[in-house]
Amino acid sequence: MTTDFTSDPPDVPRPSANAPEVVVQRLPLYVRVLAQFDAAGSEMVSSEQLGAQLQMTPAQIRKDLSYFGRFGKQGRGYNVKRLAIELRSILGLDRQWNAALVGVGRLGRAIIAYPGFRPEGFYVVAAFDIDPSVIGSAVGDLTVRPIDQIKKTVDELGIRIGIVAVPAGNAQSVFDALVEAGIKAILNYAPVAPQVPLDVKVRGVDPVLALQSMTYFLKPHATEESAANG
Amino acid sequence: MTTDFTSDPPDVPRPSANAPEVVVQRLPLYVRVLAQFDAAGSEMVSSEQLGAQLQMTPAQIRKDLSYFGRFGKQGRGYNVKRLAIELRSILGLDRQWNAALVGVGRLGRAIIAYPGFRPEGFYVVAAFDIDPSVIGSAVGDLTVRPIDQIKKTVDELGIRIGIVAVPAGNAQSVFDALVEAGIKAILNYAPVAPQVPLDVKVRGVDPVLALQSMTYFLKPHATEESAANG
DNA sequence: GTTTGTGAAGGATTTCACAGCA
DNA sequence: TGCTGTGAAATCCTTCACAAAC
Repeated sequence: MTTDFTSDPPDVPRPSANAPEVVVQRLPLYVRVLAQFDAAGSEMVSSEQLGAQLQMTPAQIRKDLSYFGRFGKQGRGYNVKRLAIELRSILGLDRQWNAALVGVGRLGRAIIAYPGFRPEGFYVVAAFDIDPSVIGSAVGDLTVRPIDQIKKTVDELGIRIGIVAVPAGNAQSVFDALVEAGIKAILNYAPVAPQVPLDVKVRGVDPVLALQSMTYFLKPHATEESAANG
Repeated sequence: MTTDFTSDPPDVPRPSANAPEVVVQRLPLYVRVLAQFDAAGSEMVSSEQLGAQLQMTPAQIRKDLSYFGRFGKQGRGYNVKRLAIELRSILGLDRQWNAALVGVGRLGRAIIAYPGFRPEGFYVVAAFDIDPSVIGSAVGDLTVRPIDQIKKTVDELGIRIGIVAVPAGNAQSVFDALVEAGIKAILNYAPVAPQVPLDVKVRGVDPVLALQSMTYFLKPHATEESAANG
């Protein structure tokens, strides 16, 4: 899966050029619905069908895919299995990724116990905390390490991803430590705006922000005018 | 937001017109960093300072805010407390929002126990499941209800928000039930692409998708060329 | 007949740059 | 002087529409 796919047939338009970030963010969605079509027994799927599932226009799906290659056949659509394999390869999902979790409080423990990561190739292989009273203790099948061992551990275990699950007040120092350790991809559960270099990707998981931007669209309900629920 | 806001004072540019959705999604971020500036004792803040915290351009912040009013003073910036109050009001964060949780498995229980919602005004006031063996049992201080009581409960408790924490296979039927109950805002933890009417907002919380779109940017590491971890 | 891949058009969002005000 | 608010410009993203391929 490294870089020797020089075997482009003479008609490949843009092998895997610089696609807009927003397009890259949609690719995992395509992978997901392709898995559904596959599970349902579909062999081929059209951009129309994909669009219906994802509530997007077929044109957008075709355009998105065209940044990475020509995966379809006119008149037929896309081979479900092959497109899934291609997209997984493009995204780097055909390998294992090791992650370091920082913060083993309530949330951190839930993340370690979360069964959704491993089947997708994401392995939490180390856990860190500042609290001396938990360092050395076992969480799941991991032993909690002191934060100042991040760099050493990242190198030793081939960790490429950081997961931040510490309180807001400690988050920036954890970002700094992860960046210092050479981490370039961070999944952030802390409710803060991280300060990181431009070459470091951070994605936030933040249910409160999600809720807060939906309430804008909720009109003050008729039945609440004088209802007492405060 | 019907159509009779003809009462603009002569200097109000766009009272609270139709701002792009992407702008609305950034407003909660502004609220959050304003709270930080406030906690740090700042009285005034400039778009430059906000931009530095959020890694955005000052121009974008000013433009975003201009969709909703004129909150700043030239030469001085924005009053931290006042801007926070205004934005919270615009977003509807100055009130309580009741939510219904569907799915009281591992994840659902973690959501009920999550301490981050209440301080922000989001209250999970009812929990539902299909599994007869958990219906009637207590989770936190809630009693689990059968799913077919959603509509009744939504009306009785003034619930405006649905939170979906069921397995992927059951998710669409839960969306359908929530929509049928008149819910217009859904926080979705299930790894599926929901099919809902256009007037229903859904925001996904999906750490796996977040990870999957970051791996694209992680180059195959030098030290991994021949490392054995897959 | 069907559906892809893609230039071109259209629309949306961001940034620029500066007048106006404190 | 310092900073906002905002038209205009620039950039980015989506949709259109159709030739080409099956």
